[in-house]
Formats: sequence, C-alpha cells, structure tokens
Amino acid sequence: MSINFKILKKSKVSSARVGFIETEHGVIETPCLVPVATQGVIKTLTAEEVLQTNSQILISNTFHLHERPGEKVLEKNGGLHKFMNWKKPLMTDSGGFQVFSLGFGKDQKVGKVLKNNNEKIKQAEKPKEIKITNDGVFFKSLINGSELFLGPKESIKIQEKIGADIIFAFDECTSPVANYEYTKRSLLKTHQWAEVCLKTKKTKQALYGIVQGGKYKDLRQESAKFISNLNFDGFGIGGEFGDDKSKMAEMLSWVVSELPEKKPRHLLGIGYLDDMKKIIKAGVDTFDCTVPTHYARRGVAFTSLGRLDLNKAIFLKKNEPLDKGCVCNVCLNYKKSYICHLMRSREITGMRLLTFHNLHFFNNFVEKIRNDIKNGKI
RNA sequence: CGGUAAGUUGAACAAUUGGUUGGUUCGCCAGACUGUAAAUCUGGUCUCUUCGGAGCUUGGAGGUUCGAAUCCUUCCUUGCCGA
Repeated sequence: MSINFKILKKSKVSSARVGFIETEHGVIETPCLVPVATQGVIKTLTAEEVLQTNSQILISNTFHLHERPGEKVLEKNGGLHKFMNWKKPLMTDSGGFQVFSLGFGKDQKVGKVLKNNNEKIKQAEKPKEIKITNDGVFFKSLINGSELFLGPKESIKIQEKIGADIIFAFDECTSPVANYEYTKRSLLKTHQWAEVCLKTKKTKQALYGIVQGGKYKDLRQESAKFISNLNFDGFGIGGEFGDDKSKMAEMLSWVVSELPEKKPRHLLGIGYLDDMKKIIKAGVDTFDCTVPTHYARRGVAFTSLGRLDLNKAIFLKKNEPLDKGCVCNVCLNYKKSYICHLMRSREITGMRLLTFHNLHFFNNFVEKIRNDIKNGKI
C-alpha cells in the first residue's frame, strides 16, 4: 500500500477523527478538503498559488484528462504531478461522476443533491446521450461528439498513467431521482466494476472503492459491507445524500458504521461550509468539492459573515477586505470595491482573487475543525 | 438662411415600405449552482395589479384612414451639405 493512514485522535462526542495520510508526495492532515482540479488545474490559479491557499491535495478527473490532453501526453510528461507542477498529493476521480453528470444529471437538469421542490421528476430507464452496459459506459465526447468508452478496466489503466497518489474505482453515481429498483441494479454493476478495478490495478497507487446505494438504507449498508470486504486502500462514499440535506449526516452514518475504522473515508463531492462539520462528525476524513472554486468564478466570496456576491453594485462602495479576520493575500491586499469592479468588468483577475480567497478560507475552516477535534470540542 | 437625413428603449438596433410590435443584443436587477460540458444557466427589466389581468407607448401638436412607428401638415431637436 502506498499510502499510510494514521488516526491521531478519535472524538469522544462524535464519529470525527483527526489523523494524517502519508503518500509519496507528502502528508495530508485529515480531515481535509480536496479542491477540484478537473482538467489538471485549479481554474484561474497556478500550482504555486494553490499551495499558498494551504491546499494539501487536489483531485483531477479521469474522463476529462482522457479526453484532453489524453493520458499518453501525461505519461510522456512524467505524470500529472510534473505536468501541472503540483508537488503535493493528488487524487483522480474515475469518471464515475460523469456517468451521472453527462447522463441523467444532464437529462433531468438535477445536481447530485436534490432540492425539496424538484421531487416530481420521473426516473427514466436510460439516459439519452450515454449508454450504460454491464462492462462500462459509452459516452459521447464533449469535444467532437465521437463515441468514447470507459469501464472499470479502462478507467484504472488511464488513472495508472495519470499517476495520482490515490485513485478511485469506476462507479455509477446515481441520480437523486433514481428509484429503488434502478439504484439496486446500478449498485450491482458498481460492485462488479469494483472487483474489476482491483484486479486491473498493477501500480502501487492507493485505490479507493466507492459505496453507492442512493437514499436507500439497506442498499447503502449492503454496498458499504460489500465494498469494505474488498481489498481497497480506502473508501469513497458517492452518489446522493437525500432529498433533503438534513438527512445527510444520518445517511452517512449508515455507511460509516459498516466501514473499517482503520482505512480512510472520502466523501465525494460534498462540502459547503454548512456541510463540513456534519460530514466530519459523521466520520469523513477527506472530501472534495467544487464549491469554493466554482462559486468564486461566479463572483461569490465565502466569509465568516456568510456569502457575498461581489457582482452586486453595493460592493463598489465597500472599501474593506472580503473578510476582516482573513489573513490570505487577497484580504491583506485587496478591497471589496476593487474585486467588485473586476467582476463587473469581467476581468479574470476578479475570479482569480476570489478563487484564492475561497480556497484559503475553506482550508482555514477545516483546519479549525481539526483543532476543535483535537481539543475535544467536536 | 437654403437643402437634406433622422428622432422608438437605460444603450445600440429591429418591426412583410399602412395591418394593430414592447422583438433582438448589451447593460442593469434577481435567482440557481455540492466527485466542474460551468468566467455558466434561468427569470425580470413602459405603468398599475387582488398575479387572473388591466392600461399606456414610437420627439410635440394636428390630419388622412376601418386601422399610423410607418402617409400628410406644422413645430421642436440632432447630423450632414451649401451660402
């Protein structure tokens, strides 16, 4: 195993734990946010800048890197670390999320967390633009529309060439509107694929299996048991987390209680600030989320006083940093009025400054949670 | 002073040369976004409204007509040409 997970302290008041994951590219303190670098870049920032946001590990994407530039290019460049000049640990997602986002997610115009008011959407049998078979998924290239097949074998072989420290099994991320029957059938495939992934992998990269099962307790538990009985180095928890966010912690507890304590748990794609304490208390060690970077490019800053939409004209009058308590380079050197001006002028630097601040803020937020666990507060 | 072209909106343009437009784009305002098809998408943007609708609009005034942003008269404003 090329990673080494150590738990330093377990909370007495929740399932939270503090620890670290050792990898060839350094140590990650957990719990830890994993910023999303889909295309081998945190959009708008250089690797050096990302380092200054106190980010410890990034996650990139197999589907997108396979499409462009292609894993051969990465292989010839000595792997993704060297390619993107990121010297710290990396993860790659398997492409399993694209089975959802380019499939039912696109058809039904839903995200992986459903809002209460969207419940009417009916689950279709098959997604329109991709074809899911027992061996894998036929995608349509986002670049030229040509057919593109990705299954467990393909995903692992590509991830080996990309060369991240931690890689994920190829799964089907199910839609939040998926019914029981669909979710159960899908789960069977995800489980079969998990075994194929383990057999395929030849490198010493750490491979995480992914638990699915949607909103259904028995399926979640069945999945957690099945996946944890396989020889994975850690576990991803994927898919949806309830029609209603309030159930998230409960749903996580179904899964976590079935997972071995000594292996790391990664929650896939969850991480609003409001969610963080909940998921960490439920026993999650790492989690990735596009929110800090994605919202930044839309003009939203996360601060200790809540979200600020820097597109709004009122901020032209605010001659103060985004967050008075923040010590990031952006808050030390730039004012809301300037960032607002940049956003309204469509200047890319506005997005850069917000991306930097948000990542710094999120990482700082998680660091405080780590300290709270160490101090017995959480 | 004479000639000529034009005047719609927050801005720039449109509307079968008489057929009943509030149309497009931008701007502005408001939402949305959780393993990134995402520097994106959706909605609003004349007035009033009990959200079902109702009313009023094409520089001003008048006219022709069943009907005018479109045609006519006149005034105002602006651009261009000429003294």
